[in-house]
Amino acid sequence: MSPSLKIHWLHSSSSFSVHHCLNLMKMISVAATAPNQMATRTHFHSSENPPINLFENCTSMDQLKQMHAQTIKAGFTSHPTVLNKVISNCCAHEFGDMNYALQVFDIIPEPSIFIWNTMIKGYSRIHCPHCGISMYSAMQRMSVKPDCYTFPFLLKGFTGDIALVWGKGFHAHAFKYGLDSNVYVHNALVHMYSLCGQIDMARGVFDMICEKDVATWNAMISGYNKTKKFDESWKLFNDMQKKGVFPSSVTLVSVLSACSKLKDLDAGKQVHNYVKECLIEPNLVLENALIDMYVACGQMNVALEIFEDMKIRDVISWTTIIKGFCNSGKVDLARNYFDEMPERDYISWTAIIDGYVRVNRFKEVLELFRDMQGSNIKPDEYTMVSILTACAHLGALELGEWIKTYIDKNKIKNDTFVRNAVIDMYFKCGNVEKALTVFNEMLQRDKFTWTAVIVGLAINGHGKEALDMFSKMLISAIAPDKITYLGVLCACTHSGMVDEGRKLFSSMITQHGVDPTVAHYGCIVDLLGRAGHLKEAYEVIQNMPMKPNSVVWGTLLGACRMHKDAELAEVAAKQMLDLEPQNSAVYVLLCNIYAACKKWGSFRKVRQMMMDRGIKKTPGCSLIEVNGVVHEFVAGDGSHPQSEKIYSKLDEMIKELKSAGYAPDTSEVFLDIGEESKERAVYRHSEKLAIAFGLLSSGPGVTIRVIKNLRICVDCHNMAKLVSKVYDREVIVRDGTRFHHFRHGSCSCREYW
DNA sequence: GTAGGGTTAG
Repeated sequence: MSPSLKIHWLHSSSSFSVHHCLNLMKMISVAATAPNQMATRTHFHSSENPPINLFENCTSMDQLKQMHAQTIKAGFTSHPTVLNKVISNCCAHEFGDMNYALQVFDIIPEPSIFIWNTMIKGYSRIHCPHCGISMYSAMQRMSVKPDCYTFPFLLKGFTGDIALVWGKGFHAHAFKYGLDSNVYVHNALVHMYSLCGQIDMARGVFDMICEKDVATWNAMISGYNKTKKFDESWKLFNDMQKKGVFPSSVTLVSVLSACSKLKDLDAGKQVHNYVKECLIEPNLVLENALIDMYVACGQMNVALEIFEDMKIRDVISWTTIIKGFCNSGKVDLARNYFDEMPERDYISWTAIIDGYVRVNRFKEVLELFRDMQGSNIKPDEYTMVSILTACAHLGALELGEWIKTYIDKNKIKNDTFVRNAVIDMYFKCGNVEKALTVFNEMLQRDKFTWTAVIVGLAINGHGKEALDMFSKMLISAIAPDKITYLGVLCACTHSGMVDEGRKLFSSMITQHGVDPTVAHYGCIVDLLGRAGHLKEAYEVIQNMPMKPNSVVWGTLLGACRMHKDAELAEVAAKQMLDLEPQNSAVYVLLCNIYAACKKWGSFRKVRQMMMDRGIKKTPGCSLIEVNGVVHEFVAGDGSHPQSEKIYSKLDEMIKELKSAGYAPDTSEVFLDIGEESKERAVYRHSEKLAIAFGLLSSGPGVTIRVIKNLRICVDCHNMAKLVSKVYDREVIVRDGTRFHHFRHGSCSCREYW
């Protein structure tokens, strides 16, 4: 071994040094007292050869111990063949017990290389690489030379971390013992280097191998897949064919996986054709890989054809089809397959749950999660991210916190993705403090962590803190992206920081090389518009490098409503209707503006236009979570089981609030009806129903959290302020764009929304 | 008497 490659071996973790008599006695007594159904049928004499054939059909540790006991009784206590059989049974089988293997191993004075290899293989099988390494180290101390079986067995049990620390050392050892010309050892080294991401080292070994077999190529291709170098996988597949090496079905599966990740349909089809032309018998895994490739390339029909023709399908086949439908937004079709499949694992459940998340059907997400728990399938961290996302959208804080506890209790991997989702959930439920606690406890933060915090602070009205976070993010040398900048600009908008916003917008391109999208221009229009710089906002739209979309015009329209500029509003509305003639929000905003400016003639014209075009206003909808259940209200809703009680609570509330100075504000009522009817209409707004229900069903002092789909109206905003004062309750309303934290009669948005 | 390679999910 070269002197620069010294290996510092671990201390042996167990009892290699001593052959414990005690241990032996114990073991023998354990073996001898094991349930003994075989005793009457078999009887051995020490003069005969040991009955090693018996061990062939062993199916459990109990059986193995019985047989072991029989051999001891028959006087073969330290017969090498018997001990080998006992150990290899422990090491090779699913039921095998490595502790028992070690006990037996310990009584062998000079184990053969075969036994050492078997023990190492056993530790790799139970994913205990440190024990394998300890074995190897003990072997070294006893001056036993590894052979060409040792390294493949040992390296197979490695994880990426272990490979990174120990890999080069073992490579050096393989070299030292002259095993580096063995193809199995080579393949194991290629595998080991790609495992820890050292793909160049893997390639170095690969290139040095003279006698490559198909497994060598497979290991290298799979290494490129693991390190996400899918182009290289494809290249290597072509090289392989040029060299005349015949790919195995394993090669094709790996290459198909690369095509799938690259979304390269042409390449995928080539592989498919290869399968057909070379008459490769398509096995289950290969067919699954084909389905996955076609799904990834958006060829659902082809994928389905293969799926339908399959003789045997497994849970992966079904899940891949489900994922395919989910990706194309056809979640109901996906659900049909999900309901139909013979058995579901946690990945299938997560796939369908994620499908519902993607189409924003969050209540169904929670229902499915309950079903999943009902069927005793344990969720993993991926599932948790989907559920937390649903909680975030629904404002389901109680359930979100329950999930957080569930993750800890069930030892679900609490990785950065999960923590990011928890942070997002807390912010979107309006709990800024807890979101920041999770953030502060995180040791590893990625771009998404910082972005979640910046956006979260911004929508909760902490604009300055959001910008402070942004500075800290830059100090931590994490590069902001487009989404981060949306959060940053949003922070400026919601806190009225016009100058900062302008500066940050220009630094975006000059300092961080992020090209603004139409959404960023929308933010700037929002920033200027809300602050009353309507003309400047309009100029930005006229000069932006891309075609303004309906959102940008809508933003300007909203600013016009806020500052009562009917003239510019008409310009914006016209543009918006050209782009989206069916968008009800335009008509509603325009009506609001005309009403605010008391232009009743124009108001009626727009109303008529809506009727003629059959446009209906998006109904306002509010959610509130009580005891882990999300309750949904629309304006004038009478469908809630406690509807009667809720309305009488609302009446009582309005009476009490009126005596505290509440005066209904109907200026935003869209309907062309009398004042009294308008008042009745605002009293029945969904957020008022939700707040009344919240007061009704929670104890004093409990925070009321409401999620509203549209922007909160000025009357509900007034009322919520008074509720927070009169009932001494914190009320948090998340509307379409931001949070309103109502405390002691005032709102965090400072009337700026 | 012992060996190597693969598919599904943010």
